Amino acid sequence: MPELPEVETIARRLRPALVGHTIRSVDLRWEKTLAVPSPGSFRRQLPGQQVQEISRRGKYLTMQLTSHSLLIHLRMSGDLWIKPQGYQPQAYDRLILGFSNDRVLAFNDTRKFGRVWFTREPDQILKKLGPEPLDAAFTAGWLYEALHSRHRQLKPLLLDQTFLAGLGNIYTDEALHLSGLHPLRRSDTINGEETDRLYAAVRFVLEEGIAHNGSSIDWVYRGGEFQNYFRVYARTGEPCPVCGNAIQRIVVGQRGTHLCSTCQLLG
DNA sequence: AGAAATACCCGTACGC
DNA sequence: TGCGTACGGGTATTTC
Repeated sequence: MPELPEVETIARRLRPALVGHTIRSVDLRWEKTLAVPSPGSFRRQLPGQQVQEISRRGKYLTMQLTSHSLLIHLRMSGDLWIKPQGYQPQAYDRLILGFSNDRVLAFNDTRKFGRVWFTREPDQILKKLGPEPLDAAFTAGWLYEALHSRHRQLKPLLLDQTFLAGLGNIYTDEALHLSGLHPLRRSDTINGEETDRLYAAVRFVLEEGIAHNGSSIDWVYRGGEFQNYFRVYARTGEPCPVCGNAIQRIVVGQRGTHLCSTCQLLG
């Protein structure tokens, strides 16, 4: 499940390969829901567009082209790869772009959840997102006010992309454990010291994820090593790295949630 | 009105 | 072996 660190890693992988080069061919292999506004717009308007810049906003990969932007959301099972000319499409490849430098960009997505937007107005799609957790605008003071302006369970709130952009299930569980906060705690009960811990933990786990090139979870995303450093995620029954008690798995907001019930007290 | 629950999309893994 | 179901991110919709 590509979250902020995985998308950041992909952006860094794509940038040196594609910036300054021009799209030559479009092979759209899944038409039903992938291309917004339409498969036809991709086929007609993508060829000839030069890549000016590749970046990221939340979990969206953003590619600034000559006249438009391409926004790519990998959702759960998407991945992006740079391949050489002559690349033979693989199973679950949904979109393959050929470039003027003979590089190929392959968008592979087993579950077909991913979306790609071709638009002149990327901000219309991105404006709903909350702040970037690694930007200077995200401060402990802002977080305290934001937590107290709502009455939400911590975990669903942190997963809400309009609250804060980029956290998914893995990094949310890791950040809550690192800060010693229970996922069911109400946001407006978090005091100043707890806010400071949460703030530091969110930034720390994201930086840590990026430093390890993201997490590789079974078939979903490949290339990172952060899965070897999980403290609680996907470690149900294993000892908590802090206190040694068994990691528990509960369901919060319909999401599997991993925690240490002695380090993360609800009371 | 705001919070929470539900449905949906889809393929894979797993338990019975 | 084969079937049913949980899983997961995010949006849209419904319920509380």
